[in-house]
Amino acid sequence: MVATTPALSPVKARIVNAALELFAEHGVGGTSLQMIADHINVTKAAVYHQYRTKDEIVLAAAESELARLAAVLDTAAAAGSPDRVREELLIRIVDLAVERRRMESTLLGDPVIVRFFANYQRYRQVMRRLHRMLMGDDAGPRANVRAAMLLAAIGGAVMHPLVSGLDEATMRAELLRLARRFLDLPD
Amino acid sequence: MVATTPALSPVKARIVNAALELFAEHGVGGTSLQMIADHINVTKAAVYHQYRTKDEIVLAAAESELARLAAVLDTAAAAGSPDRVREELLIRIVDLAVERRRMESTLLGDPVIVRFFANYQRYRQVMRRLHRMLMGDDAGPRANVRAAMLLAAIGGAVMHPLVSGLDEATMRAELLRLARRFLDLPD
DNA sequence: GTCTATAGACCGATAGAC
DNA sequence: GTCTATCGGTCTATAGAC
Repeated sequence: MVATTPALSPVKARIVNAALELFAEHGVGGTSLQMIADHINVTKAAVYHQYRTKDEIVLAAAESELARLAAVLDTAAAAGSPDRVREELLIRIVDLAVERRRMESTLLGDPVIVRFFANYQRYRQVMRRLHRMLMGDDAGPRANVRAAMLLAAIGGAVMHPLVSGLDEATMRAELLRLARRFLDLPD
Repeated sequence: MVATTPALSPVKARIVNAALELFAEHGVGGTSLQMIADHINVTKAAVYHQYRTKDEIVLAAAESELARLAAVLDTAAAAGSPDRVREELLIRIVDLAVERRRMESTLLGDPVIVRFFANYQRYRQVMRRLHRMLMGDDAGPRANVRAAMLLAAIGGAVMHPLVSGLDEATMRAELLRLARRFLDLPD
């Protein structure tokens, strides 16, 4: 178990969840505090009482999604052998991507957040752990490219126009099947 | 050859290129007309003389990147047999992704643009053609997921923090190698 | 914890001179 | 084709009452 983000108060959680929904629809830069306030039927001032700047809300929203990923790692890590851990991890990452669709992808695709996370301790910590669970001791730049491709493939495919009409079950099954193949695992 | 976008005047091209650079850095919603104007040392009014709204600039920028992809398809299509076409296509898509990095990915990751492109004729046309060249006659939802994953993997991996320090040559080679494996092609 | 009201900057967009 | 000047509106953020 690694250090965890403290749970949000109910009021803050409402703000962060509203922010995530709006980010997914309008992008981070296209979402204003007024929109967030309207979405939960309070005034801007009430939002500012919880978070002092918009940046703090963006950070809290990004951390909230990061915490979901960290929780997935924790659960998978308890699966036993490295092989079973990796299998469990793939299943749960696919589930997370399908469930959260645009929220994960939009946040982690936003250039401002990408740049911020690149030097953000907690993010790097989670990514290192994820990388180790996926790739074992296969380190080095080539393993990094492979891990980046796999994560981008799962996260990005779910919001690709090519699959916009697809039912969730097929999506899940196919993502999982191809992810396994990508890692040279048996079907 | 399919219908092409008419070439931009030099002035419009300057605006669109500035917009693309700024979108990659600040996101679409985080980029203002003032920023675009400043970036090419003119006033907002001069920009408005070329494009009547910000949306028109966003569209022109997205179409510009789409045109690059279409040009890649045209070049690859001339390679001969379906196998050689696919090989050429992979090489050039990887090159495009590495060269354009955040421009492609940010634009195609923006939720507003994703939603717009999903019903945009030219985009669907290019994607259909790309899909056919990649997957041959392998149609259906499962092939769609595979194509979406491959495109997302290539486009998304290049801007992933995991590979932020990596040199371009290794990046290109490894992306290409893994893309081939993903399609069951020989190394 | 939520409100009303407001400050000051910046937004997209337009008018009209050169 | 670019400029200055300006419009009305929205933005982030704050002050102060309840």
